[in-house]
Amino acid sequence: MNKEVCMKHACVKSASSEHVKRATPPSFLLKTHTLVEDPPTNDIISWNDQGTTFIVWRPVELARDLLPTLFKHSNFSSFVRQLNTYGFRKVASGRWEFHHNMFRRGERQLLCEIQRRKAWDSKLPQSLVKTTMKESNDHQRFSSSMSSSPSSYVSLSYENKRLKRENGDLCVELASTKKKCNELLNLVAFHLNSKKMVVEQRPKLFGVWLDLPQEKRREHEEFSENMSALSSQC
Amino acid sequence: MNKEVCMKHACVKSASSEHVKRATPPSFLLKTHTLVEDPPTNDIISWNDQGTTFIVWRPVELARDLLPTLFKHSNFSSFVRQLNTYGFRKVASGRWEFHHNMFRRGERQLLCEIQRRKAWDSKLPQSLVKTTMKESNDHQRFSSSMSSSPSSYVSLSYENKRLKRENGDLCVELASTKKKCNELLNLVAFHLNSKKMVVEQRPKLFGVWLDLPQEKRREHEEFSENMSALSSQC
DNA sequence: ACAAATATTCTAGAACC
DNA sequence: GGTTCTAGAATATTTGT
Repeated sequence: MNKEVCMKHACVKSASSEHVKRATPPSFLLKTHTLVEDPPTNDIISWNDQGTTFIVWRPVELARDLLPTLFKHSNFSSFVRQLNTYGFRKVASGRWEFHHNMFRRGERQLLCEIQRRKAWDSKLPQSLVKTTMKESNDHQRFSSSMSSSPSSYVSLSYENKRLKRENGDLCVELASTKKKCNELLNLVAFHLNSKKMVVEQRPKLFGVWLDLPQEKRREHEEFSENMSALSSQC
Repeated sequence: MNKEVCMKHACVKSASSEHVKRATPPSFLLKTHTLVEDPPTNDIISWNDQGTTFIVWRPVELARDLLPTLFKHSNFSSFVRQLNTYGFRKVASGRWEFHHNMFRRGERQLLCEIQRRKAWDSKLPQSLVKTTMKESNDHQRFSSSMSSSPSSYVSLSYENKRLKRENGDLCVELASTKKKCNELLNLVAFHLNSKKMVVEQRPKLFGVWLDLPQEKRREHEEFSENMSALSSQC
């Protein structure tokens, strides 16, 4: 019996990492399955005709009246996030109908086959600690807020207030700097264009610009190249 | 010749597609700002007291009654997705209150500063600095030694960390923007100087510049004035 | 108690329109 | 640029030993 289940599962999840069959399904799946099966709430959430998907007919009522009784929230979006975490997919369009191969009417035992996603990082619980936080020095030196590490709730609170203020100030200054940068760019683009006109309209004699020596023209070209580089970043 | 033409286009295109103030903000921002300002719907969505954030008091009613009149849907989650796309952040918890530095009561013109975020724009909000398990444990050890409101200390600590990260990112971007601004300025100053030399050395005959008509000289003077105004701020 | 697993929240990616 | 569906990431809570 157990062997059969494991075999079947191995076939289905051939490309993924192996998994161990759970003794009891996650409570989210149990609660949701019970909810869908429950006849009194079929006007809010129910199976489709074949019992292969379930449909949320009234998301507002589900969120307001049912979710809080099962979970610690009343947000439809949190419910959907959980469904996606367990691999459910919304089917078709226009209504909140979800499907999972192992989520079917009357087949409660199948829930054990459903795996929560993103559990793949449970392999090395402590080896991550060693090196990953070494280079926070770079951005530290930019901020005046890094001078001391607060050791109490009160100082943390004060620092938070200050950080928020600094943050707002930085946003404003950044916006203003970007604005000036762009004004500069526009101004220069216009100016460059007008100079180009002057240069091109200047009379040429014997293949030489009358009043613009070679070095000036080279300057102009370098300027154009620099402008091009800068404008692509600003 | 072709080079200069391309150059001009590069400038103009860059200017219009990046940080230059748009003529009209995206309709989403205009509609949302109008919606928040509208007094009759203040029981559903309104400014906070200071006019620095807005609060959705009744998400269900907003989705059902208001969203369809402005957009082509009636999903609260789609509305939230748009807010995030434009850089709004949910503030605090427990209610749908959103903030953006450039989204304020009565300041409709500020909307032009708001940039829609795209895939390649993942630098500012994202940070390389990862929370490590060690740091987490430090916080927990700290909080468990606190006699009063340990969870508050922990969340304050998390927020503190996030603020510092954002602060550092902002500083980096600000420094980079200022640097570009200065490079632009230097480039332009040099260019301006060389042009001035050319202009002043040009022969004058009967009180008239030989090859620089009056309008060009006026342009040049206006340009210089604009430049000096900008350089004093940058 | 501790670390892992799960749950909840908020934000972003990506496909499609 | 907008809408939809799914996933990432941070935080909070529960569970297993």
